[in-house]
Amino acid sequence: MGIARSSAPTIVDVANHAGVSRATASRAMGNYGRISEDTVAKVRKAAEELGYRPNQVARAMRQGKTKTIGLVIIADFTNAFFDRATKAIVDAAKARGYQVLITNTDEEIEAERQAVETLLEKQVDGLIVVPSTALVHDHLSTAMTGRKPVVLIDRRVEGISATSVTTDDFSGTDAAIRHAVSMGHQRLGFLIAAAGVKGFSEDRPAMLISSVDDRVNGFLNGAADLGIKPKHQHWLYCEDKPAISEAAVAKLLDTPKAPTIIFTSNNDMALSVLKVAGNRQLVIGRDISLVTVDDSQWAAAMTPGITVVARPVEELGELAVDRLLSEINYPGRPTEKIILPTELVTRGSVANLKLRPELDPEFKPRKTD
Amino acid sequence: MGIARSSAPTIVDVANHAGVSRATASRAMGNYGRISEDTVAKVRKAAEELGYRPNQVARAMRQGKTKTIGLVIIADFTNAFFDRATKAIVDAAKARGYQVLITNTDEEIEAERQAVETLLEKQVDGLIVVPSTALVHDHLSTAMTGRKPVVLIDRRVEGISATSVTTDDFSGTDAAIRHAVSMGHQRLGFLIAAAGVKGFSEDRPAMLISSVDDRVNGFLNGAADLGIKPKHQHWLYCEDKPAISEAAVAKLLDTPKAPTIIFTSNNDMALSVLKVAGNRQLVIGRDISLVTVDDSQWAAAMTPGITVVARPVEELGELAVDRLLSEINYPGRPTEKIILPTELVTRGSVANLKLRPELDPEFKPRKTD
DNA sequence: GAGACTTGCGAGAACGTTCTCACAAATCTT
DNA sequence: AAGATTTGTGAGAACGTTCTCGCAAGTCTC
Repeated sequence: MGIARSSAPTIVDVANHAGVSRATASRAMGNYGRISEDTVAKVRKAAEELGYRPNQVARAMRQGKTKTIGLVIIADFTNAFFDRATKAIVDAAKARGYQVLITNTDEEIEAERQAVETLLEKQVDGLIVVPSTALVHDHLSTAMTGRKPVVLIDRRVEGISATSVTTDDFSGTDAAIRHAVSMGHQRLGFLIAAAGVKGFSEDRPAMLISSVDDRVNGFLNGAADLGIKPKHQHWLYCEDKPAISEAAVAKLLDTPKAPTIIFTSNNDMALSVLKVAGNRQLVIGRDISLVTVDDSQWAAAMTPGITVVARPVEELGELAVDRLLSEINYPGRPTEKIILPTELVTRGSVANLKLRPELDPEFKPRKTD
Repeated sequence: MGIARSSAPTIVDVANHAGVSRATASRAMGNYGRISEDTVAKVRKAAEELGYRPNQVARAMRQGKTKTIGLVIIADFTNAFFDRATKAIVDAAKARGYQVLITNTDEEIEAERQAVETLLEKQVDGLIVVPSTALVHDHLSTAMTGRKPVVLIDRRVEGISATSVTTDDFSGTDAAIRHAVSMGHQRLGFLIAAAGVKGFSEDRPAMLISSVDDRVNGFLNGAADLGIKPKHQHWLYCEDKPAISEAAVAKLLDTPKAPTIIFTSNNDMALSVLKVAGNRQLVIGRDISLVTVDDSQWAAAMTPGITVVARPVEELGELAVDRLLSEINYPGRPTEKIILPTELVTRGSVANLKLRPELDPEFKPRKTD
């Protein structure tokens, strides 16, 4: 039973109740220094009786370590990355004795800068950041010169020595293209979510975040290798808003010699394809094909299932925590650019035009038996 | 330009550099007490030059307020609630000058207890909790007697005076039943995710969390009102794991006089219906109907769209933050059980058996024209 | 122009820990 | 059995703030 007090008991109360000094009580509770078994038991009992709860703020103040890491992330609409990564990071941190302070930037650099500043003021031991742009990184450099390790996830930033954990989106998209072409597709649509673009446009923006850039390059690589003519490629860089991406999908479908397949760079874009196709009574995997980056429960559960470039998001989050804690606890460790493999998961959303060429609206039969 | 130093500058450094006392520097930075304009400018300039960043841990120590709230939440598989609520809470907190420490319980009471303890040690100013069970609440009471307000979301807990923000799932489910019956459905399946159940079972578990309980009661109420016979109700309480819920769906579909529609209590269950239906070549909204609780991007984008009981999750999160901060800043405010309205969003996943009775496999035509 | 306010600032305590140091008692060496 | 070491403990400083006082100088009142 606790003893009635006006405020929460401190280590001093425990010490008094156990009849020892503050320092001894602290040692007993913290399992450090030289202390006898008997004293530990006595102090622990006193702490129990008083309902003592150690004040980690005071502890952090003295030790200069908060056992807290900051997470600066982008909570997008469909949260394909956000929820999985957040969960993985929170769980991994907890398993290692750390807590996570989370902030959302909504992909805005000013919010990101502000978030980093706030987290540094709160004295987090390190930061995991999904950078909203590759262009600005002074706030991250600031953190690092202040001896706060930074680990970037999902996207790399040039000109900064921070460890990054990303996925091999180049190979993933490349594999997706090869799969599509092997299924007989020749006219390839590509819907690319790009921050900073207003509306949608065929022109490549000045700067893409690295993961999207990798996807673009993977696409180009696959297409070039397989001899797909550029004029058979329909690209649209698109603002990440449902109304706009839906208009972009409509535009792709309405072009002459429209693509038979649309690749989308994220789930928001993929859902817009689903929606517009549905409105037009086009069946996915038959009238129009679809491949997107990032797996999800619904992509697997739908009929047909959506073929996706799956990224190991949980592994990525856990690895980011591991690396960050390693840099926190062993300062000066060399940083590293880690790239995790992706995997093409084929389901039913890509029509096989080789088996059923008539599914291509441009198909002209040569002969009839 | 910062001046080279071994460690981060403190308010003392700023004071020295500005030629004032520690107290004055603090006043200048914190905008409080009596201080002249000139001095403020001088100190601010000094702080700027040194790259001073206030240490919020020290501040929290002195003031007894961390400006941090703890979030104890359940990150489920499809994260229908987790991601939206988390984002809303994080954003709302930030807008009000608070940060969020997040922990995940995976629906385990021991993890929840541990999480609350850890957050209290970290001296959060209050807690937002998705309680994993209605049975245990001593850890929440502990927090509240320690003058840390607690706001429950998504689920209520009896026997505790904490404010709760939940949704009117009773009415939502009731409305869903009425909709289904108005479309001609009479044999109603209900797949209920229930923590604590192993596998799946027709027997109601001893304790359901309040939100699920409300859904069950809403279902019963609607069915009773409309005269649906209990033997035409097919209920299955189900562990929340894909393999198990898929087996449960199969069981529902394989019963004699199988339901024409399946209600699911969450998105995990709904996805299992989608998956099993797809495997059996059953088309949603034609061969089998579906209504689930919780809206999502994919439910809206699919063809047909899934009819859902939509809950205002973002509003719920924001309101929870508002209430919590109000209780933090004005202690002793009366607590309240807030219930937000739900909305039935009808899309295409419920077949109209009145227009097309032949879609019911049990349909026996009386006459033929 | 003398007393009563007001203004601006500094000294020092306080928040709850942990850490360093010193020291007495106990135990080990030879 | 005397010195050397080990063991257990306590006193006090330190972490970086903010807050309460007190006081000197300035400003007002009549």
